[in-house]
Amino acid sequence: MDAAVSTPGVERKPGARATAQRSRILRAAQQCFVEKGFHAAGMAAIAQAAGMSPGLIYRYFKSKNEIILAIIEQQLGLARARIGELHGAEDLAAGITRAFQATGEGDERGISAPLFLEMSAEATRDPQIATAIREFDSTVRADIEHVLSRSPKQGGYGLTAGSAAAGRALLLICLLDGLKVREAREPHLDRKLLRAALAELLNELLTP
Amino acid sequence: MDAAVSTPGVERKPGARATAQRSRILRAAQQCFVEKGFHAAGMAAIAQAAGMSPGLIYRYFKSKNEIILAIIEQQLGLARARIGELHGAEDLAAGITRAFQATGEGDERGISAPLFLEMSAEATRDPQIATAIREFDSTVRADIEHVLSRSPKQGGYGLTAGSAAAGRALLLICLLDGLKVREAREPHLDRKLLRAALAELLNELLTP
DNA sequence: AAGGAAAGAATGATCGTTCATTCTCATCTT
DNA sequence: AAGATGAGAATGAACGATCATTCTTTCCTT
Repeated sequence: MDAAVSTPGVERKPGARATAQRSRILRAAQQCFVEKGFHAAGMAAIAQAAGMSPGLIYRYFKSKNEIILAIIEQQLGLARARIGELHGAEDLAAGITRAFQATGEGDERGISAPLFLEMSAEATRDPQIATAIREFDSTVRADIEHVLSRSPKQGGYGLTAGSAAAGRALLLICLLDGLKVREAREPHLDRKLLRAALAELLNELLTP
Repeated sequence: MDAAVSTPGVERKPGARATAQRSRILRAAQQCFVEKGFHAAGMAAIAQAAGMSPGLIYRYFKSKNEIILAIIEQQLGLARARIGELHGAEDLAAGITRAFQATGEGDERGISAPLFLEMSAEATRDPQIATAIREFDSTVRADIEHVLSRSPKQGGYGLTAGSAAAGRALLLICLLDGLKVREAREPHLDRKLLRAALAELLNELLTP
């Protein structure tokens, strides 16, 4: 009965392998989801991309849906990190345009545009995904609102008048969403042109 | 060999029934696609929603993919019409805010937000869809660019300086895309707030 | 009676998932 | 040191369900 006596010292980190396998599966799944979409990508394809058998995946994930959820959480985490960077030192406008430029130069640190679309679409159907995304959206929005309404001395933009900060935050988010959509729909778009126009608009959006 | 002798006079409208059936199928398919997505929606479900057998659908469409293509073309047509309205009489800013408000009030004349996302995601995978959407995007953008660069006397906005018109057009499109994304992700969003902020921004985006 | 319209069963493929089995290898026994 | 033990890792075939599509049959109209 008490066969599991903790096997002392042998295994350094508990479940180190499991963690590695999970991330291996997630990497493969992300690749497949980007290439085929959540529903069109099969477990067989994911297994092959991960270099393992289909059955083994179910040792580390309860279901395909759980994998989808994990991928979405991962993407949201990426986005959160990106926004956290903006928060950091400089002003928002410069940070955003720089992040935009980085995305154009093949920077993979941001959210994947196809997955962004897939996630958003799925949120209109799957309640669990909807909750995750909605929670993300509301915290991000509150975050931006906070920065915009804070006084300039504290690194904010002093948009205290009425609901200016709330409105501007909303517009800013729409704009960023739109950039992601364009990234998917017009990958060969003139990014230099867009960057210039974006910088100009951001200055107007953040200061007056 | 020459069996098709045009069947003179017998059939009043050529394929009147066929046309009706096709649109019946498309209506059902759209409903299913919105509820389940392109891939998760099955032909059986579409047939049931259309009130017919699965087999009969194949009398009017070669394949499911052809239905998806037709739905996408239909949605793009809807969007084109919407933009055509803007073109009409008044100024762009007022037209856009009014269209935005209409969407919030359950106006179904515009593009469906879930389908918009689904289409855009699928465009990154299916070359045929990519072509259709890309062609739509480029003509719409040229259209808006044209309006923005035209002189005010001709109903334009006189943004002739350098690439101002092109950049502004791009931003405008991103903004509209972003609004659609929000529509899907935050259906209970404070539209009044957004509308006010939008109107303000549009005035700055279109005039200076 | 003729022929298009419709139904719905059949088809083969593929889906997500499960399961019996084998493999691997660290630990324990002798 | 060498063999036995056993638990976890991994496999890949098998399952029932469902997928898009086709086919045969029936129905209905003229």
